[in-house]
Amino acid sequence: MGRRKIKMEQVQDTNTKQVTFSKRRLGLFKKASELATLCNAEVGIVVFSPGNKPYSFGKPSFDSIAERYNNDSEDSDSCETSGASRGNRARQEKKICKRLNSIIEEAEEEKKRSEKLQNWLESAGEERFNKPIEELTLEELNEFEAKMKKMHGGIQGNINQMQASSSLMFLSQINN
Amino acid sequence: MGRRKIKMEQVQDTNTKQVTFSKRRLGLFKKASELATLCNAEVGIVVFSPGNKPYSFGKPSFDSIAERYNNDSEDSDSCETSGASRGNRARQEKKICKRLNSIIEEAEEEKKRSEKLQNWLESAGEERFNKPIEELTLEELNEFEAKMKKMHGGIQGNINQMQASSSLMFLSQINN
DNA sequence: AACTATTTATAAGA
DNA sequence: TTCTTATAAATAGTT
Repeated sequence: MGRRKIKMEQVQDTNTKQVTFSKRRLGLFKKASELATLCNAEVGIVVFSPGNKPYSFGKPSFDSIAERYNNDSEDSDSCETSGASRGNRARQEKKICKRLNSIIEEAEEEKKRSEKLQNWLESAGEERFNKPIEELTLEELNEFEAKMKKMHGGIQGNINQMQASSSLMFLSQINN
Repeated sequence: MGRRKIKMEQVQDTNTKQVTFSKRRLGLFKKASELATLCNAEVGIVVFSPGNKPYSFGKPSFDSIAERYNNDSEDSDSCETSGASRGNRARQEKKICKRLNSIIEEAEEEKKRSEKLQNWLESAGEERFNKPIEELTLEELNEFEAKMKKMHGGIQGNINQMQASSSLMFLSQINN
């Protein structure tokens, strides 16, 4: 739908991709809005850009509901109070959802750590001809090894938590 | 976009509204798919028809692993479900659950990759006095850098998928 | 951010 | 429901 037809594959040029993303995301949300209005339907959309930024759309308001959800002070990983079977289920799901969110946050931390490692590696690579290489390499390798282990532990932890959440979700599913 | 321009308000005729919903829902999903493909983005959509039937769309990237979980005859990853409002919810949750499992598998792969890296690092460390160190280090650093980038991409992808799943779960939760 | 030449989506009709 | 088609809308490349 433009000056030329484009192939349906990832846009290569980074800048063009960014522009395309902006335009099409807006277009998508507009379409969603129209669908909701015309047909009295409810629509929720989440989009993650290549840069990993989240964008959401919702009718009725995704944000307002999400806000309420995030402002809910309580949690968390231990117990659960009783209630009617209907409301209880929702509460349980809410808990699992919160839990997932926290896992995601941890994963973000992991990502940052890995990014730092990456930066460190790259700068080390650039500087490796300007330093006494034997000494530096030894030192760096040790530092690197430590970072590596820490990161590895983080990944492992995330996997455990995801499995636990998944199991919980599954349990809450079959028990209703 | 048709024979005539229509007002942006709820379509009154029930039958027309149903037709419009079908057409536009498909159009919306197509747009979402294109956005995901062109921009390497992750997109999740949940739509509830006026008859309160849920339809979902999701475009993540783990085709191969998802297949393993599709022993059940139903849909894969780019899907839509429809049916009675009661049983459908469970089906949707099952889908999300499946998706989480797939993500966990990917994370396991990631872990293994990271373990290999770790092993490689350790053995490189042990052998680093038995080889012409300048050459080896240079070579290894490059190899390492490549592996690092690959792993980093994997972690990033897992985070994207977790966020998308969580958001979808959240959406399906608040809409019930 | 705007502008258009084109492509794409779709409202109405069959 | 599915297809056809005239027309509205989205958007790729350009400025």
